[in-house]
This record gives sequence, C-alpha cells and structure tokens, in this order.
Amino acid sequence: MESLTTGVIADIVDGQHPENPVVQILTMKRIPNSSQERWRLLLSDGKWSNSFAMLATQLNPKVDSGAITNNSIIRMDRYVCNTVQENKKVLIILDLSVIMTGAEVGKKIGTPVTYDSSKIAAQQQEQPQQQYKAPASKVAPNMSSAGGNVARIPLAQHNALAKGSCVTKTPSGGNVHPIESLTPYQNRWTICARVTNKSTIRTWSNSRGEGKLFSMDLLDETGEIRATAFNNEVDKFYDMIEVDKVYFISSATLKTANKQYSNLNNEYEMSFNRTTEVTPCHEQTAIPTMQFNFVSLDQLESLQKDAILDVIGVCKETHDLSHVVMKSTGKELTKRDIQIVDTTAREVRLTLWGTQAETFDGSQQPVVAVKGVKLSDFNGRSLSVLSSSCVQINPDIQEAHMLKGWFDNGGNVAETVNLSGKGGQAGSIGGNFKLIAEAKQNTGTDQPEYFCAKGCIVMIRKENSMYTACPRDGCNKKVVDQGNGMYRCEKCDQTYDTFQWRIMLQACVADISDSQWISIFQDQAEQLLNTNANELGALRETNKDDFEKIMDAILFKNYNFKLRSKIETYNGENRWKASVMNLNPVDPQEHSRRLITEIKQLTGQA
DNA sequence: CCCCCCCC
Ligand SMILES: [Zn+2]
Repeated sequence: MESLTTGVIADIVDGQHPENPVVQILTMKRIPNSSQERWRLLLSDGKWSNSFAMLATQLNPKVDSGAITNNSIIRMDRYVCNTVQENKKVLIILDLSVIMTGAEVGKKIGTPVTYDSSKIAAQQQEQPQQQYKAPASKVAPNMSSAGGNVARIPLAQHNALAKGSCVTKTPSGGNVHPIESLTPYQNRWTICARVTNKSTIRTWSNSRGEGKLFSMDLLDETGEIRATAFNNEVDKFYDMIEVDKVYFISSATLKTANKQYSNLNNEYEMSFNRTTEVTPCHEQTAIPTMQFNFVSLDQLESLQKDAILDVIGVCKETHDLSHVVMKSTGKELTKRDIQIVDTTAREVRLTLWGTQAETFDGSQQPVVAVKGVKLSDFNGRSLSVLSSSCVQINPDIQEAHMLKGWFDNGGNVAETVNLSGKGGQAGSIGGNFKLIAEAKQNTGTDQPEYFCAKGCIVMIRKENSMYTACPRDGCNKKVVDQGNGMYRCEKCDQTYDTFQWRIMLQACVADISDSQWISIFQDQAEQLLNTNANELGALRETNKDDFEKIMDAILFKNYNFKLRSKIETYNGENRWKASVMNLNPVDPQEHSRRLITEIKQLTGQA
C-alpha cells in the first residue's frame, strides 16, 4: 500500500510548508451557493484529517473527469495555506499528482482523527504562517495582450517562456494572499497580481451622481478578479497601472460580482478605496499572462444570449472592414466580421470593432482567442467583442496549438454547422426536433434539456402577462408600487421614479401529440407579438381592446420553438416546465424538407 | 459608485 506522509496535516495547519506531501482524499464536497464550481476536500494523512482544503478552480476538471475521487491518494505538488477570519485555515491545492486512484485504494487508510482547531489558535501566536511555496520551476507562457489592441503573437515565438516563482512576501515583509482567498469579510490582505486587462477611463452621470472610473482584471496563480477605481483613485492609479505588469495591491473593498458584466472566475469584485495601495512588483513571477475559461462553440447554442464568455477558434474566413452608424448617437464605427471554427464542427461569426477590426489580418487563418466576448442571438448565434474583452491572435497556449493542428490536418475542409447562418425570418432554428409528448418523457434528469418543437399557440393567459420591473438594465425584478409615483426594487435596494414593462407570457402550445403550457419571456415575446414591452404595457393601461388584439394575433399560428425544459419541484411534486429560447414562424419548404429527411430515416433510406 | 459596448 502506498504510504501517506503521516502527520503532515498537523504540520501544515501549524504553519509549516512541507514539500510534496502525500495525502488521501476522504470525501469531496461541492461548496453550495457558490456561483463558481468549487470543491472542498476532506484530507487525511493517515493520522490526522481536516476539511480545510479546497481545490484551485483550475483543477476542477480533475474532479469532473473522475481523475480524483474519494479515497484517491494524491501528492500536493503546490499548495498555499492561509488564515482566513479568526483562526480558520484554508489550504488551496494549486497542483497535484494522483499517486493512486480511489478505485485502486478502495478504502480509508488508517483511522485518522480531525486535527484539533483549538490547538491552531495557540500555535498562531508563536509560529509565523507560511504562505506560497516556491515551485521548483514553473513556466508561464510569455504572451502579450492588451485591452485596446489585438496582440499579435506568431506561433514561431512559442517557446519564449518566462521562468519565475511565486512571490511570497510583500515589500513590507508581510505575507502575500492568494486572490482565491479574498472575501468581503477579510480586512488586511495584500495580493500580488498581474494586470491582464485595463480599460480606458469612462465617465458616468445618472440619478445617483456622476464620476469617472476605470477597471482592470487581476490574475495570480490561484485566481482572477476584476478591480475598479473611481474618481480620486483614477487620478492616483490610472497612469501607473500597466497591462501585463505585476503589482502588490492591498486594502480594497470586496463585494459580490455582477456576473452579467464579467465572466471572471470569482464571485467577488474589488473597488479601490482611499486606503488602497498599489506597488509595482519587480520580482520574476510565475503568474500567467492570461487565464481563459473556454467554452466550445457547440455550447453556444444552449447558452443564454448576452452571456459573457471565453472562446477560441480558427479564423476560417475574414470579411472586409465595414462602417456602421450607431442608432443612439449617430457615431460612426468600424467593424469586421470573421468566422471562427473549432473541433466541434461549429462555426460562428465574431465581430471585431475599431482598431482591432482595422489591424486584424486573417490571411494566415490564425487562431483567435477572446476572453470576455458577448454572445448574441443575431442570425441564431453570434459573438461580439466588447471594450472589456481581450483578443489574442495565435496565443501560445495548448488549446491554440491543438486547434491549429486540427485545422491544418483536415479541419479546414471539415463540414461545419454555421451557428450564425440563420439569416432573417425564414431561417431554421437548429436540429433535435421532438414532439411535445416525446419531450415530456424526459423526466429522468434534473439538468435542463434543449430541443426544438413545431407547434401552434392555442391559448394564452393575457391576465398577468405583464409586470412592472426595475428600470435598471438587466435587473428585471418586479418593483413594488409605493403609491406616490415611486417604485421600489428590493433586489437593487433602490427606489426609482420610473419602471419598465416586461412580458412573461404563458402560452399553451399544441402539436399532433400533446399540448403544454410554456413560458415566453421578454425578448421572445416581443418578437412573437411584434411589439415592445413598454408600448404594450402602456397600451394595456389605455386601450385594453387593442392590447388584446395584439395578444390574440399570435393564436392559431405555427411556430418552430427552441425550448429549454427542466424538471422543477413544487411542494415535493415534480413538474415538467419549458420556456422558449428562440422562435420562428414555420417556413413550409424547410418544414417539408425536415419531414422528408425524417421519413427517409424512418424507412431506412437515409 | 459603473454596468455603455454599437450594425446587420
Ligand atoms: Zn433592480
């Protein structure tokens, strides 16, 4: 039997940092109510056990793939141990090797007991806690990137690697904290982080005031976080902060991140305040220049519109520059559309703007990676680069080399599905057509299912089809009418002098097999009713007849629906619920073609 | 404390 490093858990809790300890995972628990996937591990060294360990999120795939399970014996190749709140210790595993799989071990080794935490408190006075362990040699891709510009990195350069190690001490001799350990409940901390992206200065003016701000993305070996500086802090820090450089940052305010605007892998974000200090770090570090959380292109079909994502693909087609005029301001913009493709045999349109559009060279069919791109439902699915996005051309990362290899060895001529190919009204809405009765059979999973159905709207609930919602964009929470012309949003904890109408329509859809009440929300309802929610809401108040006419106009017409279904539980009872993600009027030719294909398949002719 | 990110 493979041996554990007996007693090592006590050593770590007591502030030592033994090299490469070997421990057993007794149990793994996903931390609930966390917006990101995060695993807590109960570790044993055969003598002691403790549930203070968490897996760095970049190691999540090891759980998801089953590489580590209960009973696995692992070597912690890199880890950090920190004190959070009072005396609580948190150990984050940054790198591990599986020594024996859980299946091979098959049982708990020894009879470990929980290492006593009261002992920890006593130890803390005497023993300085140790922080990062310097890894033997960790290489980081040396890759430049910039918010406003396309970083051009030829693949040939791809072994220009910067060696470095973890920075463990702040300039004043204190301990460096991992980004991953930051919470709003923690006061004194200093991180050592690379700025991977930096915005320009923007000003704002609204009912709550006005000011200026800029934001940046920070990365260390454990995680990433967005930070924003306002007003005085803009003056103080904007010039000194440079993309790709590493800084010690201390004492900023942490708050819950709004995932609507960022996909950084952190449930918090940071605002600089009066006490925030930023000092350049001149030591060599092993912090990567960028961290991506890619989704493959085939996932775009089932992701929500407006989601912020990281994507990577080979540019198989580059369109010419074009100019568009903004509807709101009349300002002219330059844009360029490109098609990117990946190994899932999907391609999607990606729109670049401004300088990035102008300087893009697609002639060599480069790999394009974008961190923080916005998903839209235009022509089915398409992607648009934001000012906060980071675009990299031929980044020196494994995924890029793999994709280019695939593309140059047949991927370039592989048949692909164009996710952005649903031009205009008549377009199709994708595959996986089901009858309603068929779809309702799928009750064995609590995961959402996505499918298409052709159906006819036979009934709608016009009452309660609209509600007054918070005027703040993207909040959508129903407001409470204060009766004095003011409307309160509990979610924003704000009172506004206005609201916006939103639609939440229940429609009964029938096909040849069955019928089902489904939900149709704002965007899809506006498309279906051919109106906008605010106009429709006003109409409901002023002219009920016309309101009903607009509603009734959708009855007894056939649509192709893309639906999301899920089993939901009400008072212990399971219900099959579906909502519309996408819809189109049925194009008879296309419908017929689909039926012919299905008939051929059924009769074995296809 | 922002949260705009465009067009077809
Ligand atoms: Zn609100």
